[in-house]
Amino acid sequence: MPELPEVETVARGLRQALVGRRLLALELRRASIFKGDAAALGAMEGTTLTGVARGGKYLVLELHDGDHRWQLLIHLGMTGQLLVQPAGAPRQPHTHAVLAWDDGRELHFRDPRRFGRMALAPEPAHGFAPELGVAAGAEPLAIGPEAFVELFRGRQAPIKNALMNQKLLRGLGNIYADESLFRAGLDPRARAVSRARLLRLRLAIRAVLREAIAAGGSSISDYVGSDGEPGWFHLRHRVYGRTGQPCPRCRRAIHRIVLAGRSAHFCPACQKK
DNA sequence: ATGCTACCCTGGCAGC
DNA sequence: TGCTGCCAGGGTAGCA
Repeated sequence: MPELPEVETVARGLRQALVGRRLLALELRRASIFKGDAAALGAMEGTTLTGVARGGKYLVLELHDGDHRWQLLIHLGMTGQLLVQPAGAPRQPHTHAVLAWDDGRELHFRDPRRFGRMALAPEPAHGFAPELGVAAGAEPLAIGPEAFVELFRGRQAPIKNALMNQKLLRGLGNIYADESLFRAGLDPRARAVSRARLLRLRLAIRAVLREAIAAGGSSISDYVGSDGEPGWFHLRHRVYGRTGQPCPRCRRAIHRIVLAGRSAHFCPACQKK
């Protein structure tokens, strides 16, 4: 899926395109992607989209109708797309939900692999709804150096597994974990990582995520932004998906191993345990 | 508490 | 041109 930079790109696109629009109808075409009581979705009709936020890999559509406030939470899974479409646009295969707005445009949620989910929550006083609690880790671009060290210091799991644990840090997935570890010179299997290396890792994560957001994310297979445009950061991947190719720093071959049931790409010479 | 494995789905690709 | 097996950006349940 879309990881943090891709979800951020989608959030920005939706904010630009749809904030201020009134929701006329919400059609759930495949009930299984909705988590919770789908009957409650009827209350969304007539509400106005007042904001679009991101929490980790979740998108949060804020909907108000004067008296009530809701959050429509969307996770794109591995292959989810949210596409802003003109009125009457054809529905591509795997379109599971359609939101129709008062200017005639539609927001299509499509997801071939169906790992994506939607949920509804009353908006809390501040912060995100409890439904996001399962991924209540810290935001990688907001967490300070001391809190970051505290989060990972002394952990016995391989550092890459810990980085992808959304309860610790939310938003990193396989691509950006691999890329961040390469830039930090850290082996994905490293355990009980030192304070100095954790500080370096935090800076690497920030740099990678910022560059990726600026490039509109990485388009490996299905990912496109809400305007249908791909991102370009995959052109700047240094290790992810480059098994056997030369390391951009030392020219030795990039290795691929399996960690936490997923492929991990790294340079055995440049990345230390 | 923490960390693995299997599983949920479809589609694309390599190899036969 | 099939067919089969493998792989894929995610998360969670269940078990050790």
